[in-house]
Amino acid sequence: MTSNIISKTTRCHHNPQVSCGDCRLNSICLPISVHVDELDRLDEIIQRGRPLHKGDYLYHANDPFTSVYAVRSGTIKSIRITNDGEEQVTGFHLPGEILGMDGIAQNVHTNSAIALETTAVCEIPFARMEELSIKIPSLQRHFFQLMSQEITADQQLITLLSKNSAEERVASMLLSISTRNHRRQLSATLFRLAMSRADMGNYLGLTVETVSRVLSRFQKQDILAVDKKEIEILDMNALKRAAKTETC
Amino acid sequence: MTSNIISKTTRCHHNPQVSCGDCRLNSICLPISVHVDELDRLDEIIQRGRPLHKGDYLYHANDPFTSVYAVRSGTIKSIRITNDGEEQVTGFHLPGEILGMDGIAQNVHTNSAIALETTAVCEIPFARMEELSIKIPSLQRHFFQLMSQEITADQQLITLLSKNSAEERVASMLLSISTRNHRRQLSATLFRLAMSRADMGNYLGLTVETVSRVLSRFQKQDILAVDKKEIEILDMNALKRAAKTETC
DNA sequence: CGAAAATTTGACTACAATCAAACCGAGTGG
DNA sequence: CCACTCGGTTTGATTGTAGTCAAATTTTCG
Repeated sequence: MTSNIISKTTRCHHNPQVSCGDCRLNSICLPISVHVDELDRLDEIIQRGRPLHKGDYLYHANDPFTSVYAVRSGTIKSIRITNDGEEQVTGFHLPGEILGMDGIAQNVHTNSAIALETTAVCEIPFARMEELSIKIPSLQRHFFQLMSQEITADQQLITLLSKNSAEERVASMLLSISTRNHRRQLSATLFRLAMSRADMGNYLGLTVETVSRVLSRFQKQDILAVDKKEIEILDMNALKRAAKTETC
Repeated sequence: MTSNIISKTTRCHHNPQVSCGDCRLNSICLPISVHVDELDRLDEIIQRGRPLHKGDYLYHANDPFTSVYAVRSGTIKSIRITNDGEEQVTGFHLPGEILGMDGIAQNVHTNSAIALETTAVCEIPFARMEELSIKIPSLQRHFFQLMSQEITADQQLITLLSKNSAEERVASMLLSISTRNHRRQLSATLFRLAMSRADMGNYLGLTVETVSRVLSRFQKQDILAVDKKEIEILDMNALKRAAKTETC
């Protein structure tokens, strides 16, 4: 079993030895109500592999589904392949967030998951998690909630795609990332986008050119300072007004 | 407890007495692996109210979440209210399908659910279902699968909205309804749409006018015969070609 | 039947897509 | 160290699809 001495003395989340109890992200990815003794049982089933590098696949669409994953550092994008072979970005996953739950229905992943930068994940074997859920009801509940969150997030994106202009979509996405950064104690106003303009556009149902133009416009209006992937939000209220939608 | 004598002799799904074991839809809404003795326990927790009429709300957004619902007859639409007060249709629910799972995350419904015609539902109190899941692992698994299905369906809609033209979206939606009808032994080529053109457009991210124009065009090309809400698919292959996407 | 709602059709417009080209920064190799 | 390519990004000019506005027509239902 993972040594608590090691894990308590390290803070780097690339380090595969950090156990759930000591993970700085556990308030995001774990149910509050899991108790200390139960944490050990959870720790036992979670696997922490070596980090993925930029471009590495965590899993491919059509791979048999065995596990869901928690991001501990870095960024993952999820994509579906459309019939005509194009890719559709269905989500970006930041530290503390869970991905892979689309595979449960058919026991096969419907998305592929790709690291956008050096990324470390915890693998949670789903069958073992299911067994454990039977013994720890709060864990069962937590997984229901995680999946429900994914549903509401997807529905928010549906609304965004269906009702909002290019500017509103880009603004909403930046606010979403800002909020999620803030939740893990990072700056809400200054951050680095891990994804390319193409990925942003793909996710938002826009072309690269449109994303670029919108960012330029926001810069010209002194709402943002954009330096390639570095984004600084200069006028948060203006950005919120531009988004016309709650933060995702 | 519900009498099996009554339920075995009736076939009408508006009838609130039909138990799960005798419901013609149980292969769609229940896990195969729930056994007969377990079915009774499920039946005990499921509540079958009187039918909803057209326009009735099954629940409102922001209502406390207590239950998920299975449609037994009729059609329900789910909507979210956007910040600017517009509604976004997030789904149509046909007999055998489950709705309401968006409420689990926050213990509050994020969608409203409205009957599009006279509709009967089974109410499944979620807390009791959770308890029962601990005793019947296949039920737990089934609920995970239902939620995962909802996720993949939402992601398919995201892809449709983000990548497909008006014609492709309308064609895909008709194919989806066709497939779901066929699954419950109804005609895949001749059916009645319960929703208005406005609802279709709202769901597909299009205006009413565009939906109407696309339907007219399909009619002119002898792909469809449209008589107000009655749709007949005259050329299924052409419709599939027009959709450029798998059936949802 | 008559009023209100829903649908269809037409003319015009606007927003984002497309096509095209320039630009930038990071590497690589001469 | 420079010249080079190669991705990714930005900017510009033009086009096309679906949105908007408007009006006619059909359907629904009280």
